[in-house]
Amino acid sequence: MKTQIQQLVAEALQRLADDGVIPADSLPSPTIERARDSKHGDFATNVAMVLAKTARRKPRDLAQQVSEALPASDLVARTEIAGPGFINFYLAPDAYHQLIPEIFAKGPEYGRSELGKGKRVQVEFVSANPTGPLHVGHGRGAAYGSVVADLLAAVGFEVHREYYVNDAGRQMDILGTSIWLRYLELCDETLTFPANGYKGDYVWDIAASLHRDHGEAYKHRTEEVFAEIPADEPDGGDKEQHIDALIARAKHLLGDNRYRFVFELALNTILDDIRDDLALFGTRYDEWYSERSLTESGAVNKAVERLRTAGYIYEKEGALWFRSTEFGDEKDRVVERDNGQTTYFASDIAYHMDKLERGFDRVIDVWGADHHGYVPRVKAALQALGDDPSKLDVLLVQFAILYRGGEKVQMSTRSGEFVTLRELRKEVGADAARFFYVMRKCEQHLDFDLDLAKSESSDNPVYYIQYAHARICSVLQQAAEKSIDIELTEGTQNLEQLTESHEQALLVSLAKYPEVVEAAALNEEPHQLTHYLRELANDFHTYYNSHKFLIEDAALRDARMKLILATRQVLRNGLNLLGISAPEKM
RNA sequence: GCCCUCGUAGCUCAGCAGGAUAGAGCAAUCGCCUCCUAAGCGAUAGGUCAGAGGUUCGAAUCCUCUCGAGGGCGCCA
Repeated sequence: MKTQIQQLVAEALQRLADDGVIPADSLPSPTIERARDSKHGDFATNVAMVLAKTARRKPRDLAQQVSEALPASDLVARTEIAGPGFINFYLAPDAYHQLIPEIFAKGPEYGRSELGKGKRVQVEFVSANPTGPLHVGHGRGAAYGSVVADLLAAVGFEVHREYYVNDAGRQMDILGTSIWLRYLELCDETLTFPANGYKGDYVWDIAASLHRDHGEAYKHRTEEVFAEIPADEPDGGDKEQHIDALIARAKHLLGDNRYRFVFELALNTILDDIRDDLALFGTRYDEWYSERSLTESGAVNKAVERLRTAGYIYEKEGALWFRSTEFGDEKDRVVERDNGQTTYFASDIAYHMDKLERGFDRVIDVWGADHHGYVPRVKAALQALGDDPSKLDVLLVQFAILYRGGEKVQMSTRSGEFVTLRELRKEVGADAARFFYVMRKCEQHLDFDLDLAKSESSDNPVYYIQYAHARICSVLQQAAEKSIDIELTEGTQNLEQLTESHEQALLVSLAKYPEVVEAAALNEEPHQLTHYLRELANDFHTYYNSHKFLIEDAALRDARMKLILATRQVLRNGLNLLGISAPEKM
């Protein structure tokens, strides 16, 4: 609808330009907006005000000329000049009636478009280190990332969903070593667990399965393990040195094969848990991309070499540095440490280089807000490699703070006491969790009220929307029980019966849906859709309360049934995009 | 210190590639079930859009500064 109006105005402007009324060289593509107030019609444009200056005319006079130059259309009933020079469009009733058969014809496709023209977009999200279960902070990234991906797919992009698995590096070694030490404790060894080790229950669980399946095959005596290891932090030492020495000792005592086995057991167990968790959360991926594969294929070294060839690598204090300050970063960054190991950053350069080499037109990273300092250096690397950094968009998701009974829920990874996504899902359900996660802009701090998410009342927006859907289903159910004929008539037949203001409001809301999907997708703002669905549900509930649908008058009943069935379709489509169920009964 | 995000009704937030009288939901007060699910609907009340300048026909929206809140700044990942 909106694009049709836009087309009309563009044609009018072209005519005026041909007549020399306005300069032809700077024709703007007219902006059309939904009128906020129904007194101002359905749509409005401000082109007259925008052009007034260059055309050297009064806005209202220009508006008059534009509206006279508008081509005839059966979409528009009339136009009006208002305020400082707005042109308001009043749509013909039939324009809205056409919508109903359109929604029925398109069904689940209503609201989808070809805007993206099949351009390839990669969305990488969550990508949490597989060192433990996902917690509620990752949940927001999961919900947000998957909805953004689905929205982009809905408007015609070809979307590739990816999880970057940090299956290499020191954190994973710390995890493997933590599990081994717990295993030793299960073998009745007495030891002091390192301050920097992973302390969660899941570490015990993995250690227990190792102990159960392999007995004491991995056992070494405590004295042997801790001999000449530098002191841990509580004993006045350095916890980093302590844990690094323990990792080296584990590798030495276990040997390559046995160490590798413990490491893989840890990685696979946790990764399986994460996969399972995300699947149950309604989040799916096209690819799980291994960081280790980058190192093993030589891609990391290749990336560093390319940077070196381009002249952006130098050596200082035994390490290799990338001159990221050349591209606006605040300091240069190490890509290879003095011990010869490449840094995580080096992997990430290789990873992003690989993303662009795979031919994506656009790459979107959904990261936690704590990574924001990281954005300039990745962009700097892409630029240094001769890639286009504007192809990369990093969307930073702020943390979610949980509240229960008005109190902040404390989370602490260090002590191993955190609220996992799994627990959250069990407590409030996947539907409510997903909805709450995306109902705020991603850069907005999110207060997640657990009590509200669980409450079965109108306070809870999830249930409010789902209830609208269930109510419509219930009307159908009632009709069947009372043997009322609800075979819908063809096309726009009887729709002229819809004269009530509530019906008009509902029609307008249904017409807005494709515009909302488009805006939500292009701005990466799923919350626009949640707000819209709440309004749509509100329009329906209001209508439901003031009018009956299963009435004697067959023509009016037919029209109303068409309207609410179209509403049900749009509710379904919207909920589906959010990954939320549309229950038939509540 | 530098950087990022935020500041809109008592609370949680929409609105921000400038547009017409700043909107919802909670909470408060008052109403609506012999009637398709009251997990619903209606009404009343609630505002110096943190503050001060600037840009312009027009600013909650863009720019600058001030104040306030939160977060980030490792040869960690």
